[in-house]
Amino acid sequence: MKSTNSSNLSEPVYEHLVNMILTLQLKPGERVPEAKIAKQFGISRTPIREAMRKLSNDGLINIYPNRYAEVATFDDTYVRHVGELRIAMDQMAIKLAIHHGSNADFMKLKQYADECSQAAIEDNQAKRIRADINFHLELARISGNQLIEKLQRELNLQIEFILACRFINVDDTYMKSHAHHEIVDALIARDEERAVRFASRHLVEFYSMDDVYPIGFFENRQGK
Amino acid sequence: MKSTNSSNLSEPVYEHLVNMILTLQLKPGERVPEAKIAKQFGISRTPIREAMRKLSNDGLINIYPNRYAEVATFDDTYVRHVGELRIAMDQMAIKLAIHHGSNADFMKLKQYADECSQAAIEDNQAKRIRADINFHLELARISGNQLIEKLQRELNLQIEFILACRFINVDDTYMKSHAHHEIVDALIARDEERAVRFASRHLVEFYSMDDVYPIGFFENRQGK
DNA sequence: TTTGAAGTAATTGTATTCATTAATCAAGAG
DNA sequence: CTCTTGATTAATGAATACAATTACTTCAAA
Repeated sequence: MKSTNSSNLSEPVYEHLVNMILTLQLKPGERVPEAKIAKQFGISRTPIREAMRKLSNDGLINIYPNRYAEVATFDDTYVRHVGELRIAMDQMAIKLAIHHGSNADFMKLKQYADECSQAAIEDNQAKRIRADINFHLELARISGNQLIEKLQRELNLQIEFILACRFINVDDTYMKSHAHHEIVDALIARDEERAVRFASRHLVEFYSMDDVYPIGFFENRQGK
Repeated sequence: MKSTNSSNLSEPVYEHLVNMILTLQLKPGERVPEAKIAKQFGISRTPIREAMRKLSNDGLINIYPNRYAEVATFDDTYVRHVGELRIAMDQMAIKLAIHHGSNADFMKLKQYADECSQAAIEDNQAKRIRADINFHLELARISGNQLIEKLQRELNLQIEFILACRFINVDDTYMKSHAHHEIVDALIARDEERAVRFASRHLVEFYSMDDVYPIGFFENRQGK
């Protein structure tokens, strides 16, 4: 599926439904009948179906064949799985970025880190989340790996969804956002071990996995 | 999309097309018109379309909206990306598997390793590839992370596709298959560093990335 | 010979209609 | 009172018909 300027109807429907879900206008567990959406858009069910398959693939809705589709629900375990996958992505992205990323690339990354810090100071949750997401997406882009970038994009949807559903406490926001700067600094210094360490801790904290895995579990230390 | 026993038509079509592509009955670059497939199955285009969207998402075909769909093509860079992603998956799977995998789990893994070795001795390429794929899929399963398992499944499709297109030399097959045993041994010993090291080397070799990245690049060594 | 434009064919995108499945509810038998 | 059975309803799944876009061909003009 290449093309960005295709004038097919399923794309705007997809975008709209994503937006509805991420803003909780469609709540987890809520059913999403094709006919209803079709009516809302004034189009047929055909493009709706296509959009919904994509949503299902993104993990934002569950489709029960011959029965119904509903906005996805998730539990703590699933959130942890998302976190684990993101750590895996970011760790690899960091390795690749250090190998063939330019300092200019890292400067762009730094911009998102700054934006994130500023949002934390302003106590602007939405802005902070957006910057955080852009930071990790940019990191994926710098990795030069299309698949990682695509995957990170999909993961970001899940993360936005989770954050929308769970009102995370923003107490330690500043520290979290500061972690981004430490990652960037390590990247510029081409210090893989340090970058991976900061990124991993940042994410472990973000996903509250502290109580599941021992400290340093994902940090690739030598001594066990 | 839950359910395995749904009697929808797109699923068998999807399976069939996957098979056609992996056996090169449909070659890279070859066009896949909806009407033609529909005629072959004696059904309408509707389920065909659905199957093809899924194929597109799996990276097995490219859909050019309003124009045509063709079996995907790929270059060395893309193959490397697949390899990098697989390394990322396997590394995380190993960490998680060591954390909450049972010895019984690792025994099952060993079975696939055995099967792989035997296939190498028998010089049975197809069997070896199947065992290799099952090995990595089982590892993903043991990780306990649904997302990683799903991703590994999708990655396996790409890998089968790549292997079908590129006739890899089976010279060092025995060594490669032996790597699986070393991974299993390390897992049983709960030696993460060693398991990751063997897995990474195995994959770097498998994807011929030796000439792109320095030795040990993905191995999480302490001293840079 | 090449180029461009018009008309035609081929293919995809969407709407509509029909078929099938499954959930709900009511009624009747045990 | 419970369980089964059948009708009703609401939803999805698939087929067909139609629309729109793109590719192809042909022919004429430079």
